[in-house]
Amino acid sequence: MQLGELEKLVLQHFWNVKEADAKQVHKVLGLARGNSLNTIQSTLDRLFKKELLKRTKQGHAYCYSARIDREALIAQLISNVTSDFVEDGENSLIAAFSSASAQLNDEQLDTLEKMIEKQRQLRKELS
Amino acid sequence: MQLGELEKLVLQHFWNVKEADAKQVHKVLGLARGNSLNTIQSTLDRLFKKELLKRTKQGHAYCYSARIDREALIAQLISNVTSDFVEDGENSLIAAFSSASAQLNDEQLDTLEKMIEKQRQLRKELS
DNA sequence: ATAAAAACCGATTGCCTATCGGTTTTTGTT
DNA sequence: AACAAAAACCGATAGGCAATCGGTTTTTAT
Repeated sequence: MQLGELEKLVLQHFWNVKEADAKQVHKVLGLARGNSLNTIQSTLDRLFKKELLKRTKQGHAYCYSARIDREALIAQLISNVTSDFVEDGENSLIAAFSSASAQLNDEQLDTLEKMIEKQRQLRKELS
Repeated sequence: MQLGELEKLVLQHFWNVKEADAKQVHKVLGLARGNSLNTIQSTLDRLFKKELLKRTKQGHAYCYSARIDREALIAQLISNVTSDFVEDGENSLIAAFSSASAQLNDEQLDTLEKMIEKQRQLRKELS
């Protein structure tokens, strides 16, 4: 799944604002870029069809919000882009991690390990 | 950087065969897919321009070979696809790891941690 | 019932991969 | 040097997708 420039901007917007309709997005993002309201609408619709945004009829207009958070999107993008280079059945996220870890230096490996610990800690607190 | 289907096949081919010219690639990949030699040549050229293959004049024809290995390509693809969602200055590979690790379950976190250890071990042996 | 607002549809542009045909360049051989 | 074969190179076409809007239809509130 390919994401265009405007689509990425819109997505990031929804990680900030929780929800908004086309007009509001247009006001914040579209005007600055010189986009018409229609352009924003198309983009919202495309993102909806890609299942990256959800929407509900709020009286008159659709009210959009993020369907997945930043972390999940990044994970999905990684899976998409690497899956063709990964054995069938293998979790492509794990496989990608494995492959890419070869590119990290010792210090970065440390960082990564700490993040894993942090992640574990986070879960312990939540459970 | 976008990779097409044929480009991916060709790339993977060069992780098997070390080097080959257009004719050889065509024999192995092109004929099975019904591609002309020209199509293979274009694809090789595109991959060369993307700096994913290198080539040297071998007498008459170009002899192509992989410029980066699978691990490096995967790392690069991850960086490309995630960089727009990562703070400036942050290593996008590390940041992507960090983000995506939220999607892993406990068992997968273990796996990942073991891979880091393996990676460290590998380096110790090499030094 | 009607006017304004929003959604929806369809068309255009631009970029990129895939795909080749045809032309030019290179090279090895007489 | 001349030539034929091989390979590179160039340009064109098709197909897919994001971006971009204008215009039409649908919805809604008064």
